[in-house]
Amino acid sequence: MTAPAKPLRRDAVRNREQILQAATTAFAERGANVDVRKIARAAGVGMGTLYRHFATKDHLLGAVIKRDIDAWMDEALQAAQESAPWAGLETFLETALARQIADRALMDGVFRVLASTSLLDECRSRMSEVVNLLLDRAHRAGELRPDVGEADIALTMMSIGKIVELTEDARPGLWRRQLRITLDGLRAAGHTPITEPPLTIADLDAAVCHSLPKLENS
Amino acid sequence: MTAPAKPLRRDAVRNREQILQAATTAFAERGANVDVRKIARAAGVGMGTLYRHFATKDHLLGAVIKRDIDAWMDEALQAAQESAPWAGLETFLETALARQIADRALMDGVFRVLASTSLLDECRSRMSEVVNLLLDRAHRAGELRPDVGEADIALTMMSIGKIVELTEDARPGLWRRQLRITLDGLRAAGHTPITEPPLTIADLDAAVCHSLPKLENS
DNA sequence: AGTGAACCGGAGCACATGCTCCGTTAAAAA
DNA sequence: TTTTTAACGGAGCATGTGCTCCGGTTCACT
Repeated sequence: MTAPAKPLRRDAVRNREQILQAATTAFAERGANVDVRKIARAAGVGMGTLYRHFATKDHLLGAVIKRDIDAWMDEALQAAQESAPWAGLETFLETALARQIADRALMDGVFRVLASTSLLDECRSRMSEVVNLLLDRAHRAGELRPDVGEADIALTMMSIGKIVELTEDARPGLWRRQLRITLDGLRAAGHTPITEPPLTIADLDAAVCHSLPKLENS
Repeated sequence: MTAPAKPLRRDAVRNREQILQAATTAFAERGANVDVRKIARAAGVGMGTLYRHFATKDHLLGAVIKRDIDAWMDEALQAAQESAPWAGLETFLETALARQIADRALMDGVFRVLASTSLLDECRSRMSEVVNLLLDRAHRAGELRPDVGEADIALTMMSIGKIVELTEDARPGLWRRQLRITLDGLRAAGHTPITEPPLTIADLDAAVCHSLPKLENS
């Protein structure tokens, strides 16, 4: 889009990359609540430099998260195509949550991606694509209850993500218990119908957006 | 315990109650993150007064939460005895989460109760009592999968509580979809065994305690 | 090399928020 | 009524944190 803006000076390019690098590490280790100063220091850069490259902490987070999600989706799409319908869904959720452990800011970031239609649309549609592929196959195989959609998968990731956040440090892997239970709940066999109306991803965006700070352009 | 300490002055008694009242309202409406100043102002009291009665914001939260949980447990125990095994469990979870809507600080408070062995032991054991009663009955009726325990119910409340937090303002009741799915996952019929080791409530205390600020005496 | 624009760094601002200090007030005992 | 002292209130401290400002520096073009 904004390709022919202007070539950056060499030091600017280098610094931008160092900031991104440091931010990636910092967000992964400490979550989205790291002090911006820590990131700047780790990048060997001043606050001014950081804020010239990224208008806002959230913009920086967005940039980092975008990379992460891209990598995640590449991996997920490939895994999805290589596995059976139900196993694919299981693996997807498991991978998503395992990633949350390695990168404490990921789920926060994903929430913001979902909450923001203005940024990272591309990521969002890739995620939708992968999730819907998995859902379609599981539905067609008759293994997934018919009354769940994309938004329910997102909600599942969010809710179990909370358990990861709370217990992972002291009881690694505890979240897997909850995941097993939830996966059984997602099975078609013996499910009881959901009476509450379903939700599109766009609706979920709007809903989550309501309670989360918004993220804007790069 | 500390009953015959010393009779409080009349204005002190009145102020203490006013603080508790204001705090209850404030925590319910805004969650545990309200500014202490707001509470003091709403109580018509100075900061000094507030902090003489409650050594810490968390002590105040603890006092408020204790009342809430007591009332909740009274209600839950009665409801449990009046309903069928499975319905009782369903109702319990539904009530717990509905309460979280009316009182935004409740789940935060519950987490801290769980995380703190030093305060509110009484509440904790009452909760355990009620939850175990529900689980026992549902297990005996063969409706609840045998590999879940008290701690899994706590985790369920925590995880779906996250959805309440995120979506309730914009999409009231959306959390019920996730609850339905999870409840189906808790059913004995057609469950797949959980391979991850189970957890006692004490273990969960320790785990959650790890990631949450601790709460101390009265 | 010389010059100007682009870029850098970090002190400092603005704001939020938990908590304390201490001069003042008023309840209750004498 | 006087005196004692528990209780009061709110300005202010300490800390954390997102972000800005501006004097100095460095790159890149001539």
